[in-house]
Amino acid sequence: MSHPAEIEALLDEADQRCKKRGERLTTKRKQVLAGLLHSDIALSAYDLVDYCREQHGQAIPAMSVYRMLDFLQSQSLVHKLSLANKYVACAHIRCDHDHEVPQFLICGRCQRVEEIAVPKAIIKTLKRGVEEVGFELASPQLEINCLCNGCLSEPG
Amino acid sequence: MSHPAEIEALLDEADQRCKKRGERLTTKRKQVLAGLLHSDIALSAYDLVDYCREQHGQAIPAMSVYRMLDFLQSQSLVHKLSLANKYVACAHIRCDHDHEVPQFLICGRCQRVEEIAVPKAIIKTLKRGVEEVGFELASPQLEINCLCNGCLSEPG
DNA sequence: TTTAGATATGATATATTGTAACGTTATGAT
DNA sequence: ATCATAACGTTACAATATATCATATCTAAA
Repeated sequence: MSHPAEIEALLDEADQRCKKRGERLTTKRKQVLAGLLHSDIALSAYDLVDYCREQHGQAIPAMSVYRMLDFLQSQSLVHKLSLANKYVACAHIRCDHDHEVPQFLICGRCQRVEEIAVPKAIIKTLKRGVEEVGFELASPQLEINCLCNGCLSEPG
Repeated sequence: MSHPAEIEALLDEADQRCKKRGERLTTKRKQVLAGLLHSDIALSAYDLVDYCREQHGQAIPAMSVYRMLDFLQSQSLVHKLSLANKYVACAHIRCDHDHEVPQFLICGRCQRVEEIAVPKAIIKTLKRGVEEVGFELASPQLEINCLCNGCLSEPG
């Protein structure tokens, strides 16, 4: 995704964030987060099991990876893409996006993920509609089921 | 969901729609659709297996239910809610929604589903943003991860 | 520094959701 | 009536996820 120095910086930032909240970004949690930061595409929990085994010679059980993903999600460092049953690192660990809100576009065919920014006003309108029926948006970040340009131009 | 007469009418409508396209809404496909129409909440494929067995004394294999769901989705009679891995009947089998677009709100805790209508303009803006990065919206109908009023007021 | 409690991880089993592959039955057109 | 096709059944299994209990590690207090 980014180059190594960038990733290091993000991992440090993540570390800081956890410490501030009295939580611990352990070595293995960091490995899982690093796996997602290194990837261009969303990864499944089992993809991450493979990644950790290959990169660190360390076989982390799937069960543990799920727990680490839960932790990382609780710290808003990782998002689960339910449309794809896969996980991505939060692409905005360090920024605020005061005027625009990042959204996930997920290709339903190849699972490629893009993020676009949409005007805050749109999300606000959506949020208002949601609240009118007594619900609350779980997150201003939506998952949007799409087809990517590559898959659009392919046969089948 | 609706009362029986309403459901009958919807099933008839669905039948018509299929016929128009040269497809067949078979008895079992209709049973599956009826199961969803009768339910207030989204159902999993295996919930529908149970429903069919209980309501009609007929055990439809899970594999077949998945195929029937695929068919019903292809006819836009049913939507899969990927956020919950569950299925709902399309709530708009008979209407057009020219000015507003229905959206799914899914409670991440209890899986209750509501539909709200949002202005067409909002979806249009979203669509434009999506197309700017070479993607296409798979559907103007989004799945929005929420918490419902009931779950919001509960502890835990 | 030692130890007790809390937190994190491991190990094992199993649940849930979904698909692949191939055989059989029902349907509709000729 | 026959034949091609679509629908459905059966079996096996893949992929995703959770439950439960055991073990290890860290932290803070004695």
